[in-house]
Amino acid sequence: MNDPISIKQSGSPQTSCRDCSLLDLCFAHSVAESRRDELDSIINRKRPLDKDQHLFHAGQNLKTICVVRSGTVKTYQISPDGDEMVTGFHLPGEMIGLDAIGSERHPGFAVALEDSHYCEIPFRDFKNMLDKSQQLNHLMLQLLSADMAEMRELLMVINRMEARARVAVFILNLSRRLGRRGHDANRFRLAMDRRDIANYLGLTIETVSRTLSTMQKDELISVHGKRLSLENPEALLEIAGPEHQDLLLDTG
Amino acid sequence: MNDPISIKQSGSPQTSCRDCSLLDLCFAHSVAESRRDELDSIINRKRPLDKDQHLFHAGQNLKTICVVRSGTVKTYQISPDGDEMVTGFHLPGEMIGLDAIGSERHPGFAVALEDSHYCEIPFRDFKNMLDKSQQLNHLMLQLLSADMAEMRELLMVINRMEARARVAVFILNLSRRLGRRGHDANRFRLAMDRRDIANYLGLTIETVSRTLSTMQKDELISVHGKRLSLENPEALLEIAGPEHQDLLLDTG
DNA sequence: CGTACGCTTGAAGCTCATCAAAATCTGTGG
DNA sequence: CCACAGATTTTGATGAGCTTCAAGCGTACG
Repeated sequence: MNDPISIKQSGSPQTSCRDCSLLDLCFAHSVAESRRDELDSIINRKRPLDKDQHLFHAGQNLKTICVVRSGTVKTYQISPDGDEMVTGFHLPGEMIGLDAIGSERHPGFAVALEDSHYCEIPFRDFKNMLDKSQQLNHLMLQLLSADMAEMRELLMVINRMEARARVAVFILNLSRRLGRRGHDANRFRLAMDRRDIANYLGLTIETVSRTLSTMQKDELISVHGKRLSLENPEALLEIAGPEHQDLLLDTG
Repeated sequence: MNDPISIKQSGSPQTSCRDCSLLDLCFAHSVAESRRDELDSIINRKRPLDKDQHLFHAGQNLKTICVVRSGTVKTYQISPDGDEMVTGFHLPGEMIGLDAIGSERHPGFAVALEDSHYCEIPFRDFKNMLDKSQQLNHLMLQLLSADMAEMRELLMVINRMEARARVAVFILNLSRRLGRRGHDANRFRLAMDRRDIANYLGLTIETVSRTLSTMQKDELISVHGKRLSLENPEALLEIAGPEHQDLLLDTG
């Protein structure tokens, strides 16, 4: 029986990038073949991370750049007055910690929402590689620049939408990203709780819950706790604003 | 009589970076001295730009990276459904167009809000410099990474605040940035109209206008059209949330 | 099997958007 | 220098949508 519960992805602990099933979703895919072997040799494939364990903490020096290999990772910041702000949910193949490259210090936290695996690239070695490869430099600039453009669009757009549209965007974005990773895009488990979703979308728990309920009543989705199926993705897209289709692809 | 109206800054058309009064606000300041001469030689110091003239358009190939030299430049995007979204206001010394480095294509527009000057760095030459200078590469990564971290914080924070706090943040941020550029931080002219402010803050014109009026009634500021003075910056900071003091510095 | 936590649902209040109209500013031509 | 037209800004009234506060429900886990 196909288990829709766990967001797992292969890539066994001791594999190399070459054999990793995530390669074409991973930034390593864009690294020239010769360099990739080098990358391969400096990457640490870490032991599994338990739910609620942190990858890094805010303020910590940037020692490694992380790539999610399985599970789901939440990044968040604590504002000076103590409020948590969820900045993203990261799926296998996604890089975390790029925003620390400038200051070499993590501005936020990263925590596993479920048992997860990840790869670490020691920043020192990575810098050495950067020094030697102009191509890699350019790749990093591209990644950062793309991240920036995309995040801006996401935030600018989402924050002007009403609750229903925000939730629709959230669901569709997650659905596509999971779909790309070999899951059923129309039936999956939410790794995050309502509180995290609400926080991420800039809404309250109650509003998220009500919105999901309404969407279920309207037969757009069905929800039972963390289990979610999309019953009418086209209608969801209509609510999310079909003009933002690009946002609902594989990023965020 | 000291004219608080025009946001001008010296840096006469034919000067070099070395003599530019903006140098310590400009990214060129962080470029090693030897490289700076090279930079100096590839920079085009453009003729003045009239109000409402564009520096570049969305979709256009990235030919040059721009640095504002005087005046104020607005960047904005047109969402697929035709709405304008103001993404930033840029003062002398600030770089525009970094978010195009990834795709080498501008995601948005840049337009002068008043008569302005700017410098252009041809992207092709700049890439050559990048190829030769590891230090410059690292500087660019830093700039992008810092931009990203900051923009995220700004957006995440602002979009959760109520109208009064958003407007306070806007005013204080502008005030500090102008202050750094040798203006009176407590008395200046807004280069942008209410529509742009509202759009930037994710509010309506009416709400911005009402908020400014209320703030005036409360003797926090005084406004006469585009003329603005801060009568009680401490109280404004209290409204903006003193915990976000870092946001109100020289960025955004 | 029961307790605790997360989720859902309900009712009231508040902020901001919307619609509408008056006031003010800007620039132009007489 | 003044008068006028168009644009921008201010102000007012109303309503929608979200938050807040407050219970209830369900599910997971000891």
